[in-house]
Amino acid sequence: MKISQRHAWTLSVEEAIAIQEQMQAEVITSDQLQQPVQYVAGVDMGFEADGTISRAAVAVLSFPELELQETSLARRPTSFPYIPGFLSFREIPAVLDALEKIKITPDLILCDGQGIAHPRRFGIACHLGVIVNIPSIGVAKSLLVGKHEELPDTRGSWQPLIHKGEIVGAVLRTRVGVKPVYVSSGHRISLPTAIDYVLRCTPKYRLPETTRIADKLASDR
DNA sequence: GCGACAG
DNA sequence: ATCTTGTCGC
Repeated sequence: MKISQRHAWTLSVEEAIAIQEQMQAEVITSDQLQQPVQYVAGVDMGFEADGTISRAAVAVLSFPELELQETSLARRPTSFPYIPGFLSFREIPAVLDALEKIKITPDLILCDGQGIAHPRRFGIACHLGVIVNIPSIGVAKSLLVGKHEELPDTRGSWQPLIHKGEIVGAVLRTRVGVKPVYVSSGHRISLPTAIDYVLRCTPKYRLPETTRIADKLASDR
């Protein structure tokens, strides 16, 4: 798919904050998905050589069957350090390289990380979603910001994630007996709809099939 | 100033 | 994220 660069990726933290604040105005948290959703993509990262090389993997699955349709891999030098709150500046460049090679344009992208459950409401799922203009969801394995009540140990149960008085996402139990995941809107999707898609992409394990397959690709050497 | 802190 | 042995449970 064709991707148009929105800004440079070699920048200071101050410049990164400015970009986040500016682009966050473009984030849409209401449902604007292509119906029916036929293809769902998962994105994940891996690193080599002490983190100096970034590897991005994309897996496109059919929906709701969740059968693998296409994959893509990209490697490039890592150009930004890991700083909580600025993950997208470290990971998106390689992800865009991988997405450019894909033929099937996904209707929805599940990202490994937060959506609007972020200090400035602009996590990696928002950043990627806005750049490619495709609905996206943030599915993180741990908390960045916010707090929540305890969760029943039942698949599908969830609790709102609250940050500074706002509901920024949900803590969702995708499987009994394991830690929950943190779901938040990335772009062009509401929280209730995001929760629904995450559950439908998580038939067996804690993480979505999309990210599990992308993770396997990014790790396979 | 003191903690917290996606991957 | 990555480095790593054994161990628990289906």
